[in-house]
Amino acid sequence: MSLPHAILTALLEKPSSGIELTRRFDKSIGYFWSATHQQIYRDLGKLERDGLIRALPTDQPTRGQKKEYEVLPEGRAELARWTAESQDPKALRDPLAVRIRAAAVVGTEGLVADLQRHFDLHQRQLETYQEIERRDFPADTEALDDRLRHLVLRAGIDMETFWTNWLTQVLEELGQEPPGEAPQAPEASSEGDSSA
Amino acid sequence: MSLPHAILTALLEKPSSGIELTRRFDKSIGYFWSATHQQIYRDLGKLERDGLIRALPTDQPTRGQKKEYEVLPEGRAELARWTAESQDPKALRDPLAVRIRAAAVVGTEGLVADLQRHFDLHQRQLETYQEIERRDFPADTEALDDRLRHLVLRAGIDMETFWTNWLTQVLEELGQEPPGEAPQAPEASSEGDSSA
DNA sequence: TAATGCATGTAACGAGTTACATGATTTG
DNA sequence: CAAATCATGTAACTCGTTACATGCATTA
Repeated sequence: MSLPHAILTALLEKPSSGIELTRRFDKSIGYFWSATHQQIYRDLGKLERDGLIRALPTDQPTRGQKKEYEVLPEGRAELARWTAESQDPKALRDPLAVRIRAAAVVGTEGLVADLQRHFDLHQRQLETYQEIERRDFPADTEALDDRLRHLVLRAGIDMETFWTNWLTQVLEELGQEPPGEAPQAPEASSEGDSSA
Repeated sequence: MSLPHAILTALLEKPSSGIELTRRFDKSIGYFWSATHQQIYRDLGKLERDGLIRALPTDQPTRGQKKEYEVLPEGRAELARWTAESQDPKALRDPLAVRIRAAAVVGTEGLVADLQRHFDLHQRQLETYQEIERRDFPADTEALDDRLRHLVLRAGIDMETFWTNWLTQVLEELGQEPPGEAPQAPEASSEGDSSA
């Protein structure tokens, strides 16, 4: 249910073609709702058929030719309706948690390397978000819409912070250090549990 | 990819029928990977066809009759293989973030009530997890498998803590208090778009 | 025995992913 | 012009969700 509305939001911020939307998803909204170009084209077609957006008039043939879309009043109304609608929070759904639980049963063989990889990826994503925060949200007095966008970014920052902290704990539990500093700790079971 | 392996994990911990698995998912693994009974039956069938599990021998007819499954050696091997396999972290995917961004464009009309509802639900879930932690993980010296399970639960606790904190910030930004107190804030309908 | 509930299962649909196809534009 | 690339689009598949169906057991 979210992708069409994410597209409407992006198109309201700036009318775009499918490929432009795809790129903008890759670098802003997509941090919280990723989408491939196939999904985007599919939903653009559906939004157009439903009369929520329209292609800006051009005489060009369609295939292979850029097609810009803009949001119609019906689209804005639908987005406002959806935004105000009551929705249940989505249940937590985490493959890594499943894996750790599986490892509790079949052993942790081969798990550590991938956990360290995850740690690195989350740390890099955290730095990316912090970079964006520095660049786009410098001052503290902003318009409400920018403050809301900032809060969404903060959610991403807090989420990645959570992951790096949690993975650090898991790796410590498995006798490993998260960064690249510690080489091979030869099977040191960490008994002293530090607070998180 | 995760559900069959979550089922294998649960079956290794204790051989069960479909309905028992469904109930156990509702109260332990399901906190991190929920599943309906239809999904579980579908995947039990597939796991059985693939020779990873088998139904414990019974002379009973099948339909409407409890059918217990146990994991075969091939199933345990597959679970170990999957656990050690390199997997990319799943991208963040959050309808609420999409909604807040949409609200930054079309206005926050009608949003606050549902945010408060989310706050309550997350707070309640947090209490549930903390209850489980108190009940199932009291001491601090445990076997490795229990420490891993504890860490998975900690992930849930930290996640819900994040949500309650973040929603508190969003509600404050909208001039509301999360618990029950709620003074009034000026209306804000912003149309402005800046470079995204 | 009729009604209820329990346990297993089917069917149809929606959303996301991967692979591939086609028409236009650029460039060597 | 040929090759590469860009932009749009199709097709097939997997996974999760919703609604419903069938057979057994219990009990009022």
